[in-house]
Amino acid sequence: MTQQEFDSLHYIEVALPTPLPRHFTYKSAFSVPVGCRVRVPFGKSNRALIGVVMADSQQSPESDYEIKTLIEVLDPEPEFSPALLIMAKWLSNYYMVALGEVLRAMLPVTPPKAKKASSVERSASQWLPGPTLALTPIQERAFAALTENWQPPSLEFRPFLLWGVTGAGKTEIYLQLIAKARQLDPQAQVLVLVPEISLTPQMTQVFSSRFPEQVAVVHSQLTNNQRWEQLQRVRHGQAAILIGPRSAVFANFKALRLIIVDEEHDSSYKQTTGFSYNGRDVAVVRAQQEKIAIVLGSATPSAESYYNAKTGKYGFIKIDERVAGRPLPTIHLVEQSYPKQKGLALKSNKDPLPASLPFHTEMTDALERVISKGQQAMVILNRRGFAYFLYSRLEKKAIQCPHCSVTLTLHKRSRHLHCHYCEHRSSLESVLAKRPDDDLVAVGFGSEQAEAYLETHFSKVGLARVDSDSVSKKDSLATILADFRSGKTKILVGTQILAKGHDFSGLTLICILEVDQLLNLPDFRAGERAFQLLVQASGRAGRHELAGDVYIQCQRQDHPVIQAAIRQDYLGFMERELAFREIHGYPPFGRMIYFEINGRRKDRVEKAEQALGDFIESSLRQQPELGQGMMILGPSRPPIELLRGRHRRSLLICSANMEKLRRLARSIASFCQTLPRELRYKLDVDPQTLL
DNA sequence: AGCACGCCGACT
DNA sequence: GTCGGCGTGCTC
Repeated sequence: MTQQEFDSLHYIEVALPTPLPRHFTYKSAFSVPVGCRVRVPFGKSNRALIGVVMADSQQSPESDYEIKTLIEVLDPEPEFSPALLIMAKWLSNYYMVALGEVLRAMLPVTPPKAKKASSVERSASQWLPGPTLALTPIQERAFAALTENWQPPSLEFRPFLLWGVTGAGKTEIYLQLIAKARQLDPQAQVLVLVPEISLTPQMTQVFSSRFPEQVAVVHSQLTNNQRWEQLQRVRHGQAAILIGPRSAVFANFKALRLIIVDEEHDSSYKQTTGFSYNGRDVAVVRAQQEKIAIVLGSATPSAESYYNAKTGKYGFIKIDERVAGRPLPTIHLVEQSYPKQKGLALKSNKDPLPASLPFHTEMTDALERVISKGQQAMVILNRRGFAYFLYSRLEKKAIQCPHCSVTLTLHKRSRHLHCHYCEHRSSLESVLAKRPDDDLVAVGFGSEQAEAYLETHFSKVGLARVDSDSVSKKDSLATILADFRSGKTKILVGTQILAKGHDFSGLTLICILEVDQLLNLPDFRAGERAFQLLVQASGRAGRHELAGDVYIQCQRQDHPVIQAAIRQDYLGFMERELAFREIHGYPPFGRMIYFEINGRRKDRVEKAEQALGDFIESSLRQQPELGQGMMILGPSRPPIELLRGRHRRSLLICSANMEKLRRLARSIASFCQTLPRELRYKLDVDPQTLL
């Protein structure tokens, strides 16, 4: 080996997609820039993994292990900018996950093998830019306040919460913010985060018709290559605007200047598997680190964002009237009327399972009225399937999933029982055959039953169901929505999917059923969720020339959430909600970190639960100050104790002192790492749901 | 996390 | 006698 070759040997520190909180060192004959992705051999079988270069040193590390040589460098120049790497490190620390896992979430796609000619070049039609709409005076004031401190080239970092009632024209404000940012700095790029479900062609077309050929879009249905192509356009500054769901917050921009988070309250911003980040929160951190402008918009902002606005951490812009003076829909409360016979007898597999009558006559009258006028309606209820469960009169209990502690949902059309947590299925025939002497009753009311009922009463009008069962096929949601838009169908019946963001000019009636169950969920955010659903669903009606009506069918009509929702009183609701949260120390007053231990064998899980409880108790005895102002719930059984065949125990720690909270969390995490490998543990910083 | 290795049960 | 379940250990 010559002196020169020796000098040129480089030791490359690589972050790899494993949960191990350390880097791995590889040899390379060349230097590799920090932020480039590399392919390296890993483990006994030397399987090839893609990692990210974190450092390059010519000094040989002190090692008692073999240093392997990297296979190839994938990027000619770094795919991760220094700013993105700083953010990745911040996220790794904040969410307490290994850096490699963060990086994997940030760039999950590999570059296309061969560079093929792009056919999209987006034949793109020669659209003329769509017209800029005149802002109403109240929109104008909002726009002026949002842009007051915009001084190019950097738009001052100060997050704004834009609270605008449904139909207030937030999108037009977003469009003009983008135009203004581009006017101040022609190179400026803008990130628009939207809930995955809102990423429809209609939605993105609003942006691409105003900014022709400047919009890149990423969504879950793209192929790897398509996604890569879109992100490359952003990276090289060829696209000015990127529209995407939560993962788009990690995109590499050339000159990002503004972030817009639409429907910032939406729960889909929270990733729930693996590295559970919140895309909205990451967006705020990114804006802060890159010193750029950020606007969070919603008709029903989350308690966290409202609190930040109220306390002055965020600027607060209110738009409390619809454009063109259009009224908010009129909301009517009607009794929840169940059929006298509770449940439907299921005597044999020939039983036709007739749909029961869960609709109040005021509601069906309203439906008939709207249909007779040629207008359209949505019927929303938050439960899939036909009936919530089958009750066995013989055993005096509901039929449960064999792998989860939940009841199986009856899907009548496909004639099976389905677990909505683990996807277990058993055919109705086999269940009935196994219980020849049983007397089974279908209880509870889901979207499929609502559809069946509506079919018998409105058979002559076009009707379609929208839930994850009916839209699982690719593009079917788009087709259903297009048919509704064109007026081919008159009634859509479905789950929460319908409540979000849609804008149909002929839609004048919204019916919301089964509201009580929303209020009863064992989660401190149940009230907030229910309020958001009711207001967002109501907001779909009467957005254009025709006025809208909303019927809410429930039993607890005097519940404060229902009362606030019928008045569309967001501020009143949120003040009450914050008072409740403050008493209990819940977010946004305290912060939460959630732990879960799970395993196949119940006795081992219970033993670990005991050990964890003992560990926490002794930690607090040794450091009493750690327990002050700390709420510790558990370890205990979560509402769904058995999930996918694994027994679970959960622990929630909550405190207003972030530093203390994180200190305790780190110590709990290191305890959990000592548990035997058959037990897995999960850690969730800022959990969104506690089920 | 993934993967190999190694240990016990029910099969051709 | 082995196939295969999952429990354990290791990864530059």
